[in-house]
Amino acid sequence: MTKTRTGKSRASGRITLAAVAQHAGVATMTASRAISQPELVSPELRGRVERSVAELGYLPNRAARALASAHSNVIVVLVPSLSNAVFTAVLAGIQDALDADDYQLLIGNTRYSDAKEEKLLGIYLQSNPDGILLCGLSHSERVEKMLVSSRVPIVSMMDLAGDPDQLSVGFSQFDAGHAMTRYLIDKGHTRIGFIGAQLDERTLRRAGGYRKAMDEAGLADPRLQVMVGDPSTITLGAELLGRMLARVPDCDAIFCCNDDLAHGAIYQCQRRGIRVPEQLAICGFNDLPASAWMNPSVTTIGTPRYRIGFESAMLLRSVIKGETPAATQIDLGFTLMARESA
Amino acid sequence: MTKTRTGKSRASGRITLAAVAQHAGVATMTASRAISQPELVSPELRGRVERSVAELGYLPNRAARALASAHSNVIVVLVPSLSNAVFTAVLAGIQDALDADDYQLLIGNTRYSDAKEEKLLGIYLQSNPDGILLCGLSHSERVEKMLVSSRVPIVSMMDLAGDPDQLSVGFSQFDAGHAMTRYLIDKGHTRIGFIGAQLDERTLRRAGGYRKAMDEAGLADPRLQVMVGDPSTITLGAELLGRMLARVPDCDAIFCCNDDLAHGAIYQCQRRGIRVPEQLAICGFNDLPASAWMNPSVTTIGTPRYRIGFESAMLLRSVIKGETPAATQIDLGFTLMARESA
DNA sequence: CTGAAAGCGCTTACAG
DNA sequence: CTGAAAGCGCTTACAG
Repeated sequence: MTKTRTGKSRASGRITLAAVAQHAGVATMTASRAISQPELVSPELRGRVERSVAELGYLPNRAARALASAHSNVIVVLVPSLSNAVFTAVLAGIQDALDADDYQLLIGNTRYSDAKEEKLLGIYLQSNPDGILLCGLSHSERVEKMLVSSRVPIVSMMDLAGDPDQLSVGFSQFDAGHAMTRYLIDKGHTRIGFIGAQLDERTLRRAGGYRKAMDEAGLADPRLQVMVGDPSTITLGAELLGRMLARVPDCDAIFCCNDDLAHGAIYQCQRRGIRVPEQLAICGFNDLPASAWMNPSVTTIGTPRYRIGFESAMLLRSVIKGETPAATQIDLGFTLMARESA
Repeated sequence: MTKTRTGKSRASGRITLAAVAQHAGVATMTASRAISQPELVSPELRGRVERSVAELGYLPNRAARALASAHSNVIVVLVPSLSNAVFTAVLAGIQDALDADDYQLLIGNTRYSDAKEEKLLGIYLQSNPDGILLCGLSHSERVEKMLVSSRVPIVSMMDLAGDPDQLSVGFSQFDAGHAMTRYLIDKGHTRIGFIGAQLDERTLRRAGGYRKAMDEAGLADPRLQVMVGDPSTITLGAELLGRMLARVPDCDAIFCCNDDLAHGAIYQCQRRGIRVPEQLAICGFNDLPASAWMNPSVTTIGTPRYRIGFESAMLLRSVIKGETPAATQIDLGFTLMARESA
C-alpha cells in the first residue's frame, strides 16, 4: 500500500519530510515551508507540522537540502595545527560567532603541509561550502587555483593582506616582530638572537621584523639567527638555546618566535644555571597561559587570537549574506607584555 | 541547445558528472564507475574519463553522492574541548588513522556541555554519518535517545565501558586515580589532598580511585577534597592550592586531577616559598609536555591519548565496513611517571 | 564491459 | 496561504 514498500527500495529508512507531511495531513511543500519559513504558513498547519516533526523525531536530510537548494550551510575552516593553543583559540572564536546560525563547520588540520592543505581543500570543496576561513596569506599554486575556481568567499586569518580585494583579519606579524626586537634593543641589549622553528609564513614575517630592527640599530649579524623547520616544542626550545649559545656565546638576549620555544629555553637556562634575565634575557610570542605564571614570568607578545576567529567568522558571515563589508581588512593589533624574563 | 541553458535552471554552475561524461563521450554511468570503481571499466574509457576529469577540473558533489548512495562517508567526532591538549592528541590519532580513506571528519566541540552536545549531535546526524566517535561513557538522556534511534555505529573514547555490547577504547580512569594515590601513600604521605576541576566524568572517576585508595589506607578525610566545576587552568590550580592549604594547613601532598592544575599549584608554591616536594608533594595527570621540563619536573600519569584516537578510529572503521571486531573493549593502559615533584 | 531509467529527499519556481 | 510538478547531481539496480 505505501509507496516506500514497493519492490526494491533504495530508501535510507529514516523519517522523511514526506512522511512528516503525510502524518500532518499536508503537502510535502507545506511541511518544508513550516520548517524553514514558518511565517509563510498558517498557524494551524504550522502547528500540525511541528507536532508531527516532534512525534516522528524527524531530522532533515542535509544532503538532500544541499542538493536541492544549491547551498550547503557548510563553512570550511583550515588551520595549520590543532595542538597549538593559538589556533584552538581561533576556532573557539569562530564557533562562538557562528553559534546561533545553522552553519556546519568543517574543520581541517593541514599540519603546516601544502600537500595536506590541497587534499583537505579538495575534499571539502566537494561539499560546496558557503564560505572558507584560511590561515595565512600565501598558499600553494594549486590551492590558489582551487580557491579561485570555486568562487567561494574566503577570509584570511592571522595576518593582514596588502591587497584590499582580499578579506583579512589579524595583525601585522612583521610589526610585532619589529616591536619586540626594538624593546630588547631599548633595554640595552646588543647581541640579540632570534630562534625560529616551523618556518611558516608568520614566523618568517616575525623574523623579517626582527631583521629590520636589527639593521636599523646597526646590530645585524646573520649568526644570531637560528632557524629550523621542525615543529615548535618545549624540547626544541631547550635544544635551540644550546645551539644559539654554542654559536654566539656572548649572546645577551634571545627572541623566540613563540612561547613554546621560549619556555623550553628558560627551563634549559634553569638547568644550566644561567640566570634569566640577568645573564640572558628571553622573550616569546603569543602569551600562552603559562607565560604569566612561570618563574620568571615571560615577556611576550599578546595576540588577539580569539577575536581573530570571531571577527573573521562575522566578516565571512556578512559576505555570505550578500552584504558589503565596511572594511576588507581588520587590524586587531598586538600587545607587548613586558614581564620578568626580558 | 544544451539542456542546462533551457529556461530557469537551478543548476549550481559547477562541472557535473554528466558534463564529464559528455566531454569523454560516454554515458554518465560509465563516468561514475570510472571514478569510483575503475576496475570495472575498460582501460580505454577509463582513460578518457580520467582525462576529462582533469581537463574540466571536476569535483564530485558530495551531497548528491550521499543522497543517491545513502551513505555519507562522514564520521562525527565529539570532544569536550579543543583547548585541552589531551583531546587534540586524540584528534591527531583519529586523523592519522583515517588519513588514507575518503572520510570526512565532522569535529564538534561540546565544551563539556550536555546542551551543546545535544545541539551538535542533532546537526551532525542530519548529515547521515557512517559512524560516531564520542568521549566518555555517560551522556544525557536525549543524547542517548538520538544515538540509539540513529542506529549509527559508535565508539566511546577515553574510558572503558563495562558493557561488552558497547565499543570502547581507553583506560581505567578509576584505576589510574587509585594508582597515583597509592604511590603517594607508599611514599609515606598521610594528608593527601585531591584537587578536582571541571568535574566531568573522567575527573570524577579519578576522584573515585583516590577515595578508594584513601579508604583502604584508613586516611580518608572529606576535607581533603577540593572540587569545583570551573574549567581547569593554571590560574585555577594556583587558586585551589591556596584554598586547600587554607582548609588543611598540614596537607603534605596534593593530587591534582590534571597537569594544568598541578602546574598552577607548583608555580604558586614557588611564589609562596613552599618547597616542592620537600614541604609539599604535588602531582598531576596526563603528562603534558611541560611536565617533563618544569623545575621541579612533575610526577603525573602518562595517558595514551594519541593511541586512543587512533585505535578508536580503526575500530570504528572496521565496524563500518561490516567486520566483527576481535574485542569490543580496548584497554590501552596508563603509565605513572615518577619525577621530582612528588 | 556499457548504458537508459528510476530514485535518493529535499527545495525552487510557478499556479491557484 | 497551499500544493502538484520538476529538478538538484549523483548511484543503484537492471538489462544487454
